[in-house]
Amino acid sequence: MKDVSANLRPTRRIDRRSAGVAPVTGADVYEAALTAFADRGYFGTSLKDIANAVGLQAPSLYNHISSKADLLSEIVLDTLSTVFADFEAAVAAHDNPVDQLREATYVYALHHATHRRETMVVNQDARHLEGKSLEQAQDMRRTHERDFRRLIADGIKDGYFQHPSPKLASFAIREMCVSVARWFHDQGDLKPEDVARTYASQALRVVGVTP
Amino acid sequence: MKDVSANLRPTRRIDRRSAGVAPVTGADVYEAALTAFADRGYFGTSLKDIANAVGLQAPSLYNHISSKADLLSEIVLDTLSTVFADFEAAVAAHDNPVDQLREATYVYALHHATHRRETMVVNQDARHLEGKSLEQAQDMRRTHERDFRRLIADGIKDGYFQHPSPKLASFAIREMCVSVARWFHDQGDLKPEDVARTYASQALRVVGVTP
DNA sequence: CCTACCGATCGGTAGG
DNA sequence: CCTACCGATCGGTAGG
Repeated sequence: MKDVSANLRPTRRIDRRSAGVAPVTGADVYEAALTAFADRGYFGTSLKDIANAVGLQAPSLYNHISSKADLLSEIVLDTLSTVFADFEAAVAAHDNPVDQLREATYVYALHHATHRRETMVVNQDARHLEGKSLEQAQDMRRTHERDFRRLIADGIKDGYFQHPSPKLASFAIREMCVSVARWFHDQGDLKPEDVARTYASQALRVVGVTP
Repeated sequence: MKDVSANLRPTRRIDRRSAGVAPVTGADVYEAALTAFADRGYFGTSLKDIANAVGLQAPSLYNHISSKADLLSEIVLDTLSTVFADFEAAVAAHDNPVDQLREATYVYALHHATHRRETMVVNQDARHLEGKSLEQAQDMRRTHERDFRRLIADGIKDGYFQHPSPKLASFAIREMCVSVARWFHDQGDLKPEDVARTYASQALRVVGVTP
């Protein structure tokens, strides 16, 4: 079917230079990329998609970014370093494995509820990074995995936890937190803190600790 | 740097019609697509990638498939229907929530260990389906989610399980199983059955059941 | 911040 | 199963 109205009211493309519109910032672009990457994935998102979301033409994005890949690596590396810092702070704040695991799980689950888009992009698109960004991301992820597993292994060795496999317990606990980003919605009945608290006690149950 | 050898030994493109090579089957294409989609995602995989993996030129794929989207929907719908059938069989095989949840978790975790590529594609690329395939996939997933959660809710109501939220318990248990596909490798020390057994008992711990 | 444009690649078709 | 080819779209550059 032909859209006749297109002839009468042709799409007017606004030129932001001459319109009285506030200029777009780098933060705006970052935000739009976050939403688009989380929704449709890195390869499912074109620069045109991002540009249109902030009201620009695609080439204008290059006033704010240096490349599409760079946008992805910013999101991924920012997020991973925050997550790891949260983990370290949680462990440092306590002196026994039970409280350390409870707190580490709490902040991890919480971050996935409060930063859904960022964590989804990390988990689905970090593998599409290349070169040094990819290495940095892999390093941070591996360190977090290693330290999380060590916390559990030590807790088992010292008799705080009961579990046949620190490896499986660690994967199970971390991944159930990661998945919060997939289903959590702010409009629901649950607040991020509620979810985080419940996940922390689920983590303790997984390693055999009951209150 | 110029690759001089390219001039001396130009890439010979084999024409499978005249070479003494067994013809490619639809199953070969399905296999190659599975590996490629799981590794790099649906939009990160081109038909040329899949064709080259089975030794064909890209247009020749159309002797085996009707479109790229159709290849994805086959993988996703096949996998989801198997997973749901496994769940129903597990529940039907037992008459109490504890055994039902143990068995349902066991088969779910097992499937993610033994069909890593299929389940990864479902979890990362099902959202890229369109039209009727997308609806079918969403329907099957929702039904599985609903029935899994109902199993847990009934178990709580009847006093078999202790947990403040069937919704959170259900998400946690299902998603920790889903993530098995991400880290499990056949060459490791653990067999799929070992992982599934451990995950089944983790699930029971999450809902407050200790042996 | 825009328009105009670049080479590369995409999924897919025609024809043999 | 191939070669030749299609229009569309991709990330990105030039120039103002």
